Amino acid sequence: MLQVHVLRNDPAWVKQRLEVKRFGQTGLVDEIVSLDDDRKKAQSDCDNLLAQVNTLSKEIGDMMKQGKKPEAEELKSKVAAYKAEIADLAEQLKKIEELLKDKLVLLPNLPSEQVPVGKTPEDNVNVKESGTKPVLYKGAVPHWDLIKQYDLVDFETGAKITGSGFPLYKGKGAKLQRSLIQYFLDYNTEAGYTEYIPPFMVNEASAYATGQLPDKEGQMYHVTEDDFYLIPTAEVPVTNIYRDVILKEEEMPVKMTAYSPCFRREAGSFGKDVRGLNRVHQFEKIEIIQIVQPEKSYDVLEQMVTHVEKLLQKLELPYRILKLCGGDMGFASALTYDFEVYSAAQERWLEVSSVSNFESFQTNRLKCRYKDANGKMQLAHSLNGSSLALPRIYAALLENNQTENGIVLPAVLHKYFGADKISS
RNA sequence: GGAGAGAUGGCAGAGCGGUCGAAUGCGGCGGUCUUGAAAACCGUUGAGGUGUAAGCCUCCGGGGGUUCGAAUCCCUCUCUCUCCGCCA
Repeated sequence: MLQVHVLRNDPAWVKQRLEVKRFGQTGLVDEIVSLDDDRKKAQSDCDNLLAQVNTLSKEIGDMMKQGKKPEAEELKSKVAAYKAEIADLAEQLKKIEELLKDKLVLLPNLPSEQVPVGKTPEDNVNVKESGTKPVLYKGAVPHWDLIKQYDLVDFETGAKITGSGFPLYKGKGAKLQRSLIQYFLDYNTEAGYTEYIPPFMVNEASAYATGQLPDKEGQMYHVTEDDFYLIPTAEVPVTNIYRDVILKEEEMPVKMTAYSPCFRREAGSFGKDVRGLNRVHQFEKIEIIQIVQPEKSYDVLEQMVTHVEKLLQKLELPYRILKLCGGDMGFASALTYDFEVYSAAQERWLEVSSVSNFESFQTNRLKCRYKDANGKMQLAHSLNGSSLALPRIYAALLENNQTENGIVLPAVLHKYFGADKISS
């Protein structure tokens, strides 16, 4: 959520930024500023009346002590009149505040100045492309066929147990998955990230604080009986560790990593996009999150990008890094880099990580602050990224490394998997 | 699931319905002393809103109520702890 004072300071600039993000309702900016004016007015009227009531109450107290009952009674009726007025104003104020918040929540984060202008994924800027696309042997097939051939994932039984999009990993397929999780976590913790295993369901306050609510209500599975949401990413529970927390500067940067399953309803889409592991309702992901001082957040973003990039290099996968254009960025992000790996049999790029700087958009809702060197309270900046999402990595590893005699795994996985390849 | 206790400032922990934004201790910051440090002593130290400022207002788990006046009384919700039961 944006801070109102940002809109007040320079509404024209805010509107211009919102347009970069392809946000249509720039009129909201003026609405919000004007509502905030109303809020201030109502607030100060209310405060003034309260101040009078407070003084009178004290006087009444004094009078009672001195035994001046009649005078006290007179003041009491005066107070009663004020209180009626206050009740009125307070109700108005409450309505204004609610309306203000309802509107404010609709505004996406403002894109940083670096964000390329554009509206579709085609407008994203290819920052870097690296690694060589493998030349596959003649009989090479997409991962969904390899999965069958080596008996790694059983989609049909997963569908029987739950529904489509809930894969059942099996045997070596399950072990490969576990190896990847283990490796990613080790890689992240070695870089100084503290490992967490968070709750996989969150309450409404948490979902709201990281911006899943109200924006993406329909994307999450909702356990209505207890009013919990299944997490769509570990970002939600882990970032919420710092909800309502005041950090000391020496505690920063906060660096956290967590493995979790991710549950997404993902309405729509079909066909090649959802074939095999390309898009599923439950998948596994390892997330990295940092909470840092505002002036450092863009350097940290670059660090995180490099961190993920090295991981892809270790996995020996061809990848590219995209700087997302305004129209393709997420609601809460100020700048996002997407990572895609090339999956050779499908001959397409698959998104495997998204690294974003949210600046103070999340921390404003989280109320995650710190005291700066001057002792001033400030919102911290939050960032996160996947390191990494598993299914598509899994798919690309299978496809790119297939040979007539099995799937050859990258060296870093050998000790985790207990073998250097998957054979039938 | 049953019974009881509790929720107060960064932490610990007081708080007859008005003098409480809140004692005290620890911690933090500043100072005295010291070659330096420790100890000791003195001072200072919550957040938010509004305002140029002085000030004013709000906040003692959340919500509601009683009262001229609530951290303090009542109702309710949530959470935590202890005991019992059940259980991976």
